[in-house]
Amino acid sequence: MTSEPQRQPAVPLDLGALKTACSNCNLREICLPAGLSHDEVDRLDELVYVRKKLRRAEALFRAGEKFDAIYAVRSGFFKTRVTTPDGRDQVTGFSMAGEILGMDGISHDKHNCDAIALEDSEICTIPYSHLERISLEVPSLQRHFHKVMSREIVRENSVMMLLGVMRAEERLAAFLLNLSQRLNARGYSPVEFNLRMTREEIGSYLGMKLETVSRLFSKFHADGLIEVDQKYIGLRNIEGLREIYAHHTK
Amino acid sequence: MTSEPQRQPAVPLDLGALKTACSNCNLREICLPAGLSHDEVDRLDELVYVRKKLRRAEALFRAGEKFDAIYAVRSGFFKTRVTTPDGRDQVTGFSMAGEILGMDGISHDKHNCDAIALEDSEICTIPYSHLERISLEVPSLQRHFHKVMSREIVRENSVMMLLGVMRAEERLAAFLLNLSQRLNARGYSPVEFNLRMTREEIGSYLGMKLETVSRLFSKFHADGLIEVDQKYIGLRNIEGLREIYAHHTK
DNA sequence: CGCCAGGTTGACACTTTTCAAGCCGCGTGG
DNA sequence: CCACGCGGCTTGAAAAGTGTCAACCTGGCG
Repeated sequence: MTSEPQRQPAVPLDLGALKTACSNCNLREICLPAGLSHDEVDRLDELVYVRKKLRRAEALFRAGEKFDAIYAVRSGFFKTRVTTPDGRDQVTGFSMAGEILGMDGISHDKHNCDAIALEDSEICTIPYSHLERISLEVPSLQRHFHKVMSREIVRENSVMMLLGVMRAEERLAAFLLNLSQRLNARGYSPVEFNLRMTREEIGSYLGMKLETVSRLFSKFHADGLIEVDQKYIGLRNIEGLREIYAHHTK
Repeated sequence: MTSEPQRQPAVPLDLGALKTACSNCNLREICLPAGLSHDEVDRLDELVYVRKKLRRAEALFRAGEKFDAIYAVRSGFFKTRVTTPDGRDQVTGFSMAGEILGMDGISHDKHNCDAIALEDSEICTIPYSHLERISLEVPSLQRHFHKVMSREIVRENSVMMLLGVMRAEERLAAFLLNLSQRLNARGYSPVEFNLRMTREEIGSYLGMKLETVSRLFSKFHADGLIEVDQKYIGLRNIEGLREIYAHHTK
């Protein structure tokens, strides 16, 4: 999801695992340390373990595996998905740099979904037992972690809204606008990007078939709203997308 | 949702607000105190404030209101819903005794949804600032609160699955089975109950129109799976419902 | 007693899926 | 270096599922 970086992340690309340091990380403001003081971030540094690299298509964790850590995406792109007993699956979200994965595992000490890298990625591992312990000593960390979980609940509310009341067109417009806004928050262009997921994955997330996604991309293009070329997306008329999202078109 | 109680809750029905005591509450095992020791529950008692009564159709909180407490349903039944700018709304869940409401508000210090009583209800108010403070002193309370939030994330994952991949029939079967299982856990009959919500509210939750809900109830009845009479539901063939849910019927 | 919200049912319309065919672009191996 | 194969994408035509609109019924409440 990183086609046109306006701000280049200054990440050392050493081989092997690195000790991470939240205090040096340029994602500090949007990741778990957001809102912590300098000293508090130092405490957080104690518990954020090695950075791990995953290659495209590798799983960070899978449903059923024992839960013992949450993860922060340092770079790259993930999807999370749940699967029915009979093999159909639902993509429940896409995660990019600074976002936290794995909180669904706390409830039953087992992960409830799969998290799959959609491109080569790096993640920071935050052992849950350490997080619990340090949260007891650093109230603002406890508070911020609650906010992160709560934000996930709110995000899922929005997805339920998408899936429950919106028409296919509106869902796809909402999806593009959401992506645009999150990329923008990370210093990338909000109007040009390369999708990291397939039409099928978008469709699974939005509760529609890949053919419908494809047709709607074509329609949005025909209407002058977007430029599409395979994974490349250029937003040409954001206001128009907002109108679709807001249901002004019937 | 309480038509055929097998075990009658021994709740004093005094007028006005009562000081609640988790230690005496028969919901202790499924509510916030679950898993806490006797002494720990005493600490929790310090912060669970008065019981509040709401009449049918009253709001416990509304989207946009300042967040300062979470709530435990002591008796009664709630729906939560989010609303689009253009006025369509999505029921995001139904809550019964022992379940926790309001955690969506932590993220932005504002409630993100409305919580509406579907029958006369009683709720326990747990001021969030107190919960935060006592969590720092009672690690198992912190842990359990994390589990409660995580469980909400997992629940929402299941709803996304419902809405995203299932057909109307499967969704309604899943809904009935889920209700049955939760009522059973509270000591009520898992095979006979009275719905507290309208067809429209069920439809909103399941992403379909009320007419579709009505038709499916009729179809389930014609297939010998359930008995329906207005709000009354009798499950006649749970295995059959499970097969529909598991997509064995196409 | 009458009203009205809530529920059921039918006929028809529309959105989205299904099935099918074909294209494109990229990586692999000859 | 080129050919091939294949995953991913696009597009069309027909089918299916669900929504829309409308009429009518029912039971509870004021």
